[in-house]
Amino acid sequence: MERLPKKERHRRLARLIEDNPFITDRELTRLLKVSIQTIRLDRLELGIPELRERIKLMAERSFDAVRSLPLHEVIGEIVDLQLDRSGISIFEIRKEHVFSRTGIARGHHLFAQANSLAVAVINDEVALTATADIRFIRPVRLGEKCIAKAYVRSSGKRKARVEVATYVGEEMVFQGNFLIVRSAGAQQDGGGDRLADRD
Amino acid sequence: MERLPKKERHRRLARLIEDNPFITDRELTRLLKVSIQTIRLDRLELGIPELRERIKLMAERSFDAVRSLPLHEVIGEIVDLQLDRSGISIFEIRKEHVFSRTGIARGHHLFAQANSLAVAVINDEVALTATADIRFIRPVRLGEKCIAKAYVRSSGKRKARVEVATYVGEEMVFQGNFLIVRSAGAQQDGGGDRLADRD
DNA sequence: GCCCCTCTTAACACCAGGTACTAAAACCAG
DNA sequence: CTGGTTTTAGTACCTGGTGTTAAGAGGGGC
Repeated sequence: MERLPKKERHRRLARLIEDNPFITDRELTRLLKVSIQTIRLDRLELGIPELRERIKLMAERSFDAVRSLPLHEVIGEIVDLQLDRSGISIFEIRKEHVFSRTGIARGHHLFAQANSLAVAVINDEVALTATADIRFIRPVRLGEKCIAKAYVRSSGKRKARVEVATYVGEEMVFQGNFLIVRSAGAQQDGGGDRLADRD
Repeated sequence: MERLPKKERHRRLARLIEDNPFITDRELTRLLKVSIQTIRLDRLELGIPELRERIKLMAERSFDAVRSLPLHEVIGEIVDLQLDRSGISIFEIRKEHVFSRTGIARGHHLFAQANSLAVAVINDEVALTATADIRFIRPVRLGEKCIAKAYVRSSGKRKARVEVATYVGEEMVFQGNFLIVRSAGAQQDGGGDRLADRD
């Protein structure tokens, strides 16, 4: 068995761990034909954490993902609601809502809060978002409290235009115009709705 | 410190571990005021594996589910990506994405898929959504597979216009135009971004 | 009272999969 | 041959457990 140059071994090591993060150093010695100390020095040089740390990192990532996914029913806490007129909801940005790298909230959470509120403010059993026009005005960071205010600007029989502005303190961070449709049959917000702009 | 009945302690133990699987037996002793041996007997009775096994299980589950998407902070599975040109992602509507009453997907999930893809397709370390113009064309139902296709329509130094259309089969269900901004300093999609329409 | 029983705590040996450190051997180049 | 890197070996120690044995604590039954 000939020895590999160190660089090549590093490449292989990184590759092996990448596509099987559950491999132990001892198993790696068999595959790379070097001592366990060499494997460990290599990991050290490459900045690859030990098995348990690797596993833990994966688990934590998936835990966060599962936590943040639910995006269920109404996003944000509705603190005031005058049907067909206006509404206010509060949503606090937690760690499951931000990009871990930058601490900045992911856009769809702000959208979700605004969308949920726009739908809630319409006084109908079944209300669906048809179109939305949104602007992310400035990034929102971990820990900030987003206060979304919705006003119904025009309200027809089937369509309603709702304007939502989201603030952190005095500062507007998000703004959107939603076209909401009432009782278009059997659907409700979300997936969109029957009308969009063809009805 | 009064002792809890065993059954109650078991309930609490299970609960504690469920909503923080990363807790050690030693930490549990502090919370439940019993010895570490008792904690371990309890876990044995309840069939709750040790910390490392719990973590490993989570990691394995997520590894299977996630291994195809290296882009972890993306909603939907990216199956094709040509940076600065186009991208495709697939997202299956599960029960956690729909209104339980109607089985229709909530809008922000479709938005999240499209937004994630629009950001991913931009070849820049930090890309942020500035504005979006979206239409929900028809409701999407439980079990449907949404295929989002993104095309970069124009790509300047700082801004790029990305068009995303989402299909179920042949049918278009969602369409959006995103204005994405590159490297606006230290931020990233999500919360919106510096520019919106004032930069 | 005493015996029995469950529950709880203690103590000790052992394990995997490492880290951290020291030291010796192997290899290679100038 | 000598100096530097690279590799291997060995030891002590760590965490978060398992597995086992044993001893108390706190009843209830009769």
